[in-house]
Amino acid sequence: MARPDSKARAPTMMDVARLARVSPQTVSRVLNDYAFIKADTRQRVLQAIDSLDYRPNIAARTLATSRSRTIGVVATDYLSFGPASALWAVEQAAREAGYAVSIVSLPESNYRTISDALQRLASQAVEGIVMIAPQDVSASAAFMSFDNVPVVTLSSVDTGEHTSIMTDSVEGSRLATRHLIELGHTAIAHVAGPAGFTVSDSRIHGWRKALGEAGLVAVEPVVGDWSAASGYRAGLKVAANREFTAAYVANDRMAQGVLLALHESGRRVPEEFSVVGFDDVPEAAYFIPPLTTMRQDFAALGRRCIEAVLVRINGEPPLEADPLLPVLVVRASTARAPG
Amino acid sequence: MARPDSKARAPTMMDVARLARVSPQTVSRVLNDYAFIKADTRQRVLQAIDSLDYRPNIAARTLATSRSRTIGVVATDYLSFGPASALWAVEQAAREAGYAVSIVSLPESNYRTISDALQRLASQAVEGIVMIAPQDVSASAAFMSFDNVPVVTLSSVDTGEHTSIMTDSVEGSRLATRHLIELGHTAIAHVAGPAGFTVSDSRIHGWRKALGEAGLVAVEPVVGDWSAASGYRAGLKVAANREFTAAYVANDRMAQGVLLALHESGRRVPEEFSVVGFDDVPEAAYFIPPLTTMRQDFAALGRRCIEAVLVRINGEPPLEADPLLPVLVVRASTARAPG
DNA sequence: GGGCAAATTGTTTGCGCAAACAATTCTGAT
DNA sequence: ATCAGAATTGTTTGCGCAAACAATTTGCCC
Repeated sequence: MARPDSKARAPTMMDVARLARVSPQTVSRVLNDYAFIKADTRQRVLQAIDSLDYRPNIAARTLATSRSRTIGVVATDYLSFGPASALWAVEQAAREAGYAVSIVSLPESNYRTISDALQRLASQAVEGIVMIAPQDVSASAAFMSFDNVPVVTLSSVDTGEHTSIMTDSVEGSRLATRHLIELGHTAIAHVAGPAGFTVSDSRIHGWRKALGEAGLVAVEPVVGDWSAASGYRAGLKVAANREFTAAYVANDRMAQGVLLALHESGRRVPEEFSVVGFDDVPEAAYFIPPLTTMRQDFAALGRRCIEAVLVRINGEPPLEADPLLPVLVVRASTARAPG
Repeated sequence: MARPDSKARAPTMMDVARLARVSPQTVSRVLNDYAFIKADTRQRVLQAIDSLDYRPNIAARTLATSRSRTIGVVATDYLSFGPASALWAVEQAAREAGYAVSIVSLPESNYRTISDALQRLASQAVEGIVMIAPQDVSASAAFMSFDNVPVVTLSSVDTGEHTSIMTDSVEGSRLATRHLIELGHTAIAHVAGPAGFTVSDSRIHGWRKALGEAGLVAVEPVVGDWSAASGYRAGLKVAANREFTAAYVANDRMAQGVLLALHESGRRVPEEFSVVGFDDVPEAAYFIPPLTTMRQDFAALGRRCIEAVLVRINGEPPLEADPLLPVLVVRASTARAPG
């Protein structure tokens, strides 16, 4: 390990300048790709930088320029595949654009915690904020005043006031449900996400829409909390009602629970009962049976978030982004309605 | 939205000081909980801070104190449940300790990318680094010289040179395998993680150890890549060999694929074949059948990482942390050996 | 071969904060 | 009342960098 002088402070631009026999400002210019530097000078500076193992002090740069080159991310959950993928993509895209990412995660999400998180990030002088926060409350919280940091929310309502990047859940749900209808199912249950999430409503809405278009009636959806456990409980209820021959489940994790419930209830999938999920998590293809589901491109969502923030950071007019359309992936969990 | 003066710069300590009729330094003292401030003065300052909506400039503070109050996190993967949970816990623990978290994620992990990531974080003057990086290469990379920033790795080899927080995979595997042995299984396959991951080896080792203790022979493990897809492929191979009546699979995701492969091969679980996984992901209880597995406490690992970094930041001697012992969670995927 | 613009480098200054040092006010014990 | 020491506040300075401005050199035209 090369730790030449553990106690000595890190080299500064001054040290580099001295070694390269130039002014500190010239070092700064080299570092910032200023055009009019003689090749020879640049060489000397780069050499000095290299030999001193110099690295610019970001804090000082931030102070001098009042640009932190950092984007803040607020996440209420990234333990699930979707948010995690989005976060991943956000980080990658940010880095490619030369931005660091500072993250704040919220164990629970209410106006207060979100406000704290935003304050915290504002204090770090982040230039933009991406909020991966599907709950309703987060959407409203994004309006809070805290300087002029642009905020982009992922997977939330489109309020018009700030940019929101999202998947078209309504249309996705319609397509999912229509797939079941086209297979001849007429009694199609819905296992919904919990209240307080905008996507819960969107997915209920799309399901209702497809049923309506086909002249079918929608009963009350069974409500879960996105977890496999809640899906299992919901699945037991759905299985108990012998009229249903299919269920559209608002996400894959709950669908996994539903599959287990159906299995334990002796309803064979897909012979007697069809199931469609939403998300297409990587494991969905290995459920028993492999799950038909709506694929969401979380990575694209994440990238779009960064695009949208960057646009705002650069003072350009907000991006007009159409919601992303999920695509139906047909697997073994759906088949023609029995009888 | 209260954006009083969009173009005006944010208030500084100076502004607060003027409004509160004190010196800037007194404002600083109030902010930093200096003991000897008159209650009245403190009140005036706090009021001024509040009315101006003042927030200290972190960059300036960092420059002045050369303490960034930031911890860097390098992650090669947090799309899986384990790393994501750990990251989550790291972020929570860091925040509670008053530290911000700056994250760099690596799409691919080799000496170069890891080096870049560490450089990047060092440049941000992070005070410590947590590396959530199970690959072998990351362990060695942690030794790279880049100032004196303490590095703690999660779930890697214990090299003695830097602190490493981990689960006891060897013992965990031994317990998992012993569970199968106690159920009377004698031909126990292992679906292993890919080469290049220390845990892959540890888990193979624990499995071999348990077999050895019972006087059983170990054949070559089937190697996967942690994904359900690879588990499925491995499962087909294992199922093809009629001698096996059980498999210990190195993680739950692969176990899910194995279950599907067994199902498709007509081997009933657990009547004809038992499966044990590792991790206890939240969905494991809802596999078909629910999966017996070794529970890992990722959140605890994450918290420990922060503890370990803080200790090092404060110049105390490195923490001596025993590896965390995973616990066996018995579910429906294991039963007495047939016959 | 003088002159003007571009190219190249240097100097001064301030970003917002806290450390170091200095000054003043208060307290209680004599 | 008096003084030591604590309590409380103020002043000066520098952290490392880049912006603004200034100075010098070079290239190229007629």
